[in-house]
Amino acid sequence: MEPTAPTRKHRSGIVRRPGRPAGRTLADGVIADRETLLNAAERLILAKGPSVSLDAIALEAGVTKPILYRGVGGRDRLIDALAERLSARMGEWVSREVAAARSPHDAVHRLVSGYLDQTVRERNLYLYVSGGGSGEDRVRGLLRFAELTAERFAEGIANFRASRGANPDVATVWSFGLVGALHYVTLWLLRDTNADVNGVADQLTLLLCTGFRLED
Amino acid sequence: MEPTAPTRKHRSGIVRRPGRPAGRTLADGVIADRETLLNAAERLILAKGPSVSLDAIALEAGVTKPILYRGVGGRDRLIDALAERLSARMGEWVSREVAAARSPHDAVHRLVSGYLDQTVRERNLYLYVSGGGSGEDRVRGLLRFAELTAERFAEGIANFRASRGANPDVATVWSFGLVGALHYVTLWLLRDTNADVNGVADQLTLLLCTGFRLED
DNA sequence: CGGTTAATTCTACTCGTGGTAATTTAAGGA
DNA sequence: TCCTTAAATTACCACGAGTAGAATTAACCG
Repeated sequence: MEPTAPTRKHRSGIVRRPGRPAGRTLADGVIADRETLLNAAERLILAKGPSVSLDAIALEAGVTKPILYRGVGGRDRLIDALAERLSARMGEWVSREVAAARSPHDAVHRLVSGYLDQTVRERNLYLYVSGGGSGEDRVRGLLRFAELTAERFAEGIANFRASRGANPDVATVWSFGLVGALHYVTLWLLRDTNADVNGVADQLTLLLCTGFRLED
Repeated sequence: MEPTAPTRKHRSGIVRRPGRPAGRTLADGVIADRETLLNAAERLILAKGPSVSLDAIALEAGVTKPILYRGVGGRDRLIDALAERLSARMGEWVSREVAAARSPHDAVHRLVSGYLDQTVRERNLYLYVSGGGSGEDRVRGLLRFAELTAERFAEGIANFRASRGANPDVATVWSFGLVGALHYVTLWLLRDTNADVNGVADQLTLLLCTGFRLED
């Protein structure tokens, strides 16, 4: 008659009994911590590619789907969160590179090649974020990442322009343009992994520093 | 026992009996012509937004799903086709603008503002193409459109560079950068329709023509 | 110490969408 | 007239996002 609890086996292989777990309450917030879930998502996406499902992510995190939903709030929210993390890492990495630059031109070069390197390294995550969005907002991930990254760059651009007595109002548009240029060149690069990243970085740097050389 | 044919009602409201229709053969090729299907897709996407389904598109074309599949070959193929058409229209429009330019700087300005105008006009179609792609290739539409458009721009850039004795090898990277900058600024613009398109075009033109003004 | 309640989880389901197979009918020749 | 072939429709499958509700247990109070 089996009076003991069912002790079912979770799909992930983790043996877990249903029902309320001991000693914790939701207010503690420690269970299935958001960070843990996001880490699992990143791990799986990096490993398996940009087309992993939320089921698979929940599995990777050792958690069931509703828990994942409680933690991150659905696919769109997940994309937002990953975009934020990716952008933050990118910003950190790039600003470290830029800080070590010896000239403005060198700074741009480091920014570009740092961006490209970092992106190639986290290829799948980058593609996941870039290709995401549901319903009407099909470019959600793209825009989210763009906004966050552009915002970081905009400050630097505005400061630099202001320090030279130039109008800093262009900073927003310029930074979106910068991120866009970087992004597209990146996507193009990501098609084949044997591309000459350095050469491409040089060429893009040249464009960014001098433009088409059309003074009016 | 109902010996007569079922005479079912098609979802579109068209009454149609299943089975082979009279008087036509596939070799005639006139039925459900590819162009017609693509036109219907564009019409519906423009009207209803970028998240329309293939079912809805088939419905709009007055055709059943398998016919749509025979005609365009699945969602990815549809995205490819729409990207191609969009890019072609864009190229035509932009090159007409550029041809009327009085100076290189003016040409860039016309290119930018032409691109932005055209994109705002075909907003939903642009979003559909940008946000599409299934399976592993989540950025398919984005890349497809980028490649096609960049290719058009690359020729112009290479010619211009060559005519000034500059190295034209940068044309590919530069054109991807150009398209990326345009694309991101566009997406940012598309969020609110009351943006000052002209002002943004001016700012982006400045970036493209002179860069950050960092001669090395 | 036992019963009641509230909390929290898991399972199982719905719904929409891309894609395909099975079914049904018309055309055309032996 | 019958049979084969072509064509198009309906109906179905697979899969992923998101959610409702059953199931189970800890906590609390008499």
